[in-house]
Amino acid sequence: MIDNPYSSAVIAWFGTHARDLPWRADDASPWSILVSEIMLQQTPVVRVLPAWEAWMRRWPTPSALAAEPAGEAVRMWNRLGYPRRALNLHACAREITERHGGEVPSEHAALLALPGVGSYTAAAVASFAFGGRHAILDTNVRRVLARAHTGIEYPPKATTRAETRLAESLLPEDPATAVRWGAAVMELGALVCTARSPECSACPIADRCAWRAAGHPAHSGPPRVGQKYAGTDRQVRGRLLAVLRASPAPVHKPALDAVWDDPVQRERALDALVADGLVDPLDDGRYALPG
DNA sequence: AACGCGTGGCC
DNA sequence: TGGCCAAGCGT
Repeated sequence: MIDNPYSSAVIAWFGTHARDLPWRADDASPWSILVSEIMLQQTPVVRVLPAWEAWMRRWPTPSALAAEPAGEAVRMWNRLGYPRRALNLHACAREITERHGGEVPSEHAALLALPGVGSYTAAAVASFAFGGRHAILDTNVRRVLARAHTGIEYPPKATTRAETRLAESLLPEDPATAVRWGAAVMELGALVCTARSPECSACPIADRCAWRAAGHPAHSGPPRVGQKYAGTDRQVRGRLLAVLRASPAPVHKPALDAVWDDPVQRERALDALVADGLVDPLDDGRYALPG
């Protein structure tokens, strides 16, 4: 049976080059896979590894996390970044406990309904935890397909219908093969077909790569604008939350005021954290992680 | 449909 | 050095 022009080579490469990641173990639970996927959103594997280990040791099941206040999740999140993900994971745990009998749902639609679970994460959990046949389209896969199939260096900024259709058209028929393909092509993007320095000499589909065949033409689309960080509200939010994480007790306002000079920006950032549910303003004027 | 949202490592 | 990038999501 012919699946897609790349699948057998990529899957074979995966067999010998896949990283030994703990959430890929045979006995990894659906919950542990969901936790890994949320942590991996915009965060490199090397930083997720220790955080995932600690998290799973403390909260091996959704109900274990659901039994604790959300602030404990935010504190445990430490400096992984995008701390609303900790809130999302806690809300996931509560929903799974209350509405799914304590078991992570296996259906794509049910997963998609969980907070912080979007199209990619739902497909990844349905596929990797439950063996479902779903197209995996993350930043790694998008880059591999842009190069190998479309012949361009980088995919568009936002996922297009054409990319989704392409990924679905490449999905092997057999579910187990589809799962393997998804993990394998993602790994290829992470290890070989990287954004800055692709190692075409180590690529199992170099001889079928449209971008390489065209002589590696440079990116010709609109300039890819990066995000600033220094001086932004995000930096202020990060500092404010760091103070709260470090303190076992609620903190007084002056402790928060000390982290940023500009009072307008400081207040705006604090208000936003409260609005996001990441900070709890107490009646006595102090501030705490959410209860 | 752009934009906001953390953090750290790399060349 | 500083911009770029890292298994996205929600609005």
